[in-house]
Amino acid sequence: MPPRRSDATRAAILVAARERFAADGFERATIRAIAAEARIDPSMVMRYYGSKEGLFAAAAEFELRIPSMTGVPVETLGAELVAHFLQRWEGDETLLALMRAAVTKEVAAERMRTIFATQLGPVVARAAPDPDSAATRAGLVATQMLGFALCRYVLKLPPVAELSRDEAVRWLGPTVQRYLTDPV
Amino acid sequence: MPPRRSDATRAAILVAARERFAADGFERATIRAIAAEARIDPSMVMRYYGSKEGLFAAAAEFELRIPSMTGVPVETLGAELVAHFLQRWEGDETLLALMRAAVTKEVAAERMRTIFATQLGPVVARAAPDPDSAATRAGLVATQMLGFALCRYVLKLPPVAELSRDEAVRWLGPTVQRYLTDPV
DNA sequence: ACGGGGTGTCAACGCTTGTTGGCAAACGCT
DNA sequence: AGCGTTTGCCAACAAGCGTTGACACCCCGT
Repeated sequence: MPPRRSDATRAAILVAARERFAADGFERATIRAIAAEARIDPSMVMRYYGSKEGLFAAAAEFELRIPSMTGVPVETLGAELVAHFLQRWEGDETLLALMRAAVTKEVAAERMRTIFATQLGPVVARAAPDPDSAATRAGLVATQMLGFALCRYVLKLPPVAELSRDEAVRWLGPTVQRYLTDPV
Repeated sequence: MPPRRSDATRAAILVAARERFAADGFERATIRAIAAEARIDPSMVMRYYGSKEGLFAAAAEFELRIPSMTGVPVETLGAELVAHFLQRWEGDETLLALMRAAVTKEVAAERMRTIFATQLGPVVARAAPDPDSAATRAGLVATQMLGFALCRYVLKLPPVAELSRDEAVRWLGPTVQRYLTDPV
């Protein structure tokens, strides 16, 4: 695949798409608005991404990039995970777009499920006391992380939105830690 | 306000609206679909509720109905709260409708905020060790509860959706308990 | 220089949406 | 019985949506 002359346009569309999807959700974000933000014609979006669905699929590509964490002691793993999550969430609007869409679009929900199963699952498995509880533990971690993100970045519940990053880690860290390592 | 002859229709519309809003979210749920489910004409919805917004506002009326809990010992308050939440969630689709809408509609998000501030806040305040941490504690409880509901009922993450109600209480209870009573 | 594929714009289509106004039947009151 | 109000349906509107096809321009290999 050689580099194409239109790569800049494609990238601009993707950036604009993530911005609109993150701000408005899938159905309220219009191709026209995305195209306007990318300063091109709506028909270009169709040519390069086929359809609105195709555009979303491309824009919702995401990786959690959880570090290996082989060096850190097991008892601080919860806090470490929470801190990484917050950073990942605030540095990239893709997760916000994915969240806003996943609530009403099955394909987006499926993407969420695979992300947490394939990217968070293995990390949790290394910390879990017994292997067959790993999936459950990963799910529980997801409930706390996603719930926090929902309340802080989407619903903007004042007490949660006003928490500093450190305070958030101090509160959520032990919870995640317990989900990771506590015996059933 | 005397009972009107059309009260049955009004109620049928409300039931259908909650069902469609819960299943599809605000934007995908159409007045036509709601009217079809209530077996009446779309224009009736407009006459009785003014607009789609007005209908949603009426359909999204909700109360958490948290019991007084004056009798229960403080150390089981977390588990009790979680159990009540699960039951409240599964017995009424209003919360699901509210959640699906709150992610993209500001007025729905505002409704969520007030529900948790005015209905969960006071209960948490009675258990919190110091009064000025109560709002934060209520917010934290909300992150765990809403996150669990999101993963279980909306995203349907398999490990979370498959948890029995008792297992859920056993896992989440201590977390909520800690948010309620642990010193900062 | 010239021809062809890549890049971009414009106008329009077909469809669905929320919303409206008019009209017919049913009801309740005197 | 007669009449105004309520309840309901029907048809239509204007607007916005995703999507399409035709057309112009630019770049680049030969």
